[in-house]
Amino acid sequence: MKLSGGVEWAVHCCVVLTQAAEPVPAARLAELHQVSATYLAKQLQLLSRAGLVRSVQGKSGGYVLTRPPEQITTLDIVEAIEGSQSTYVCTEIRQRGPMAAPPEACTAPCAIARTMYAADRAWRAALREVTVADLCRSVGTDYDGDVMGQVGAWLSAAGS
Amino acid sequence: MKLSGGVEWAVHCCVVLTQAAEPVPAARLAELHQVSATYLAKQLQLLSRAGLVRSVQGKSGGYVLTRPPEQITTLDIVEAIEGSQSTYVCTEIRQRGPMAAPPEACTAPCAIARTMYAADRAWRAALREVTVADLCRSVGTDYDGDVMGQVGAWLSAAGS
DNA sequence: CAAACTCGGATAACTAATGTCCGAGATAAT
DNA sequence: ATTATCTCGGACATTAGTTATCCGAGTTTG
Repeated sequence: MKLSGGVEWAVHCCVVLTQAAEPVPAARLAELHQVSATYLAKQLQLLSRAGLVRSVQGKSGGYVLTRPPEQITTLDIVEAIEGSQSTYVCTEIRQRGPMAAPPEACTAPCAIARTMYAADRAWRAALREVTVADLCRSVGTDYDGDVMGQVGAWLSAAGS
Repeated sequence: MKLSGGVEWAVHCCVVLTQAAEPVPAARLAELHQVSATYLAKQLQLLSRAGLVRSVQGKSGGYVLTRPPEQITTLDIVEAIEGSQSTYVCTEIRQRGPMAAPPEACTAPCAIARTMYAADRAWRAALREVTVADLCRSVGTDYDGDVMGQVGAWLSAAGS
């Protein structure tokens, strides 16, 4: 029950991408965070498949957000990386063994599954409440100086 | 981000153990659910380490709940199997790379980590709300007949 | 006192996540 | 228009975690 490490990278990338008007290559994002460029590319591909970012190919290509940051929730990012399937999978063991429940009595999920699904929904609901715009705002107030602006300037700068 | 399959088995075992006054061997619980006996034993060991069940050795030994079912939450069981560590681990990538934040500015977790931790707490809070006693009650109302009583009788019965 | 049955930790097989590579495609400059 | 360069995209090794298993230590019962 551990969240993929790539989720952290992906959320950070979405936050910094709000400060870039032009496409940012994956290699540059990797340099900014000092992480494996090839593996980060994999995460960005997932974001692209989910429609959160748009990939631009060619000489001055890279990744751009497709929506305004107010319309991107952390849940969107997490589900893009981890998938939208529930964290709990019920194997219906109540229908097995000598005390097996008859299939016609198992149309609805059992009490245990209902509890797990409810917890899963609560987790997702909490993530849905926070948008990328909220995260940017928090970053602005957490530190002194215009950190977001500085990052944006660094992304636009040419060489390293 | 998938919950260990053993969690399902462990919760089911705790529910049925409420119906057994005497110790129940792991092999019998495995037979009831038609799952691997040796692997289920591993889950029960984890429950034992967490103090949720008490193991009794010897000829008529087995496992017994240590507390009344009202005092065992599903969170207790999940944490016994999966561990109590957070689902999100922050690697502090904000302190790395050319735009690294100074360590003295990173005493508190960043906005992204705070969001993830909050979601984690919401998930755990939902699980903490449901006790094993609640699950037993739900099982009683979900099906016709005294299912819980029948399972208890089967556990006490001698042969297969 | 002995035998049988129990749990407990140490040990393999397998799956999924992690990390890496090179080719297809598009853009920009020539 | 062409060429060269830079981009992403999917296919390929490697590592860690989960799943499954076995045999020895300890205890109760007859």
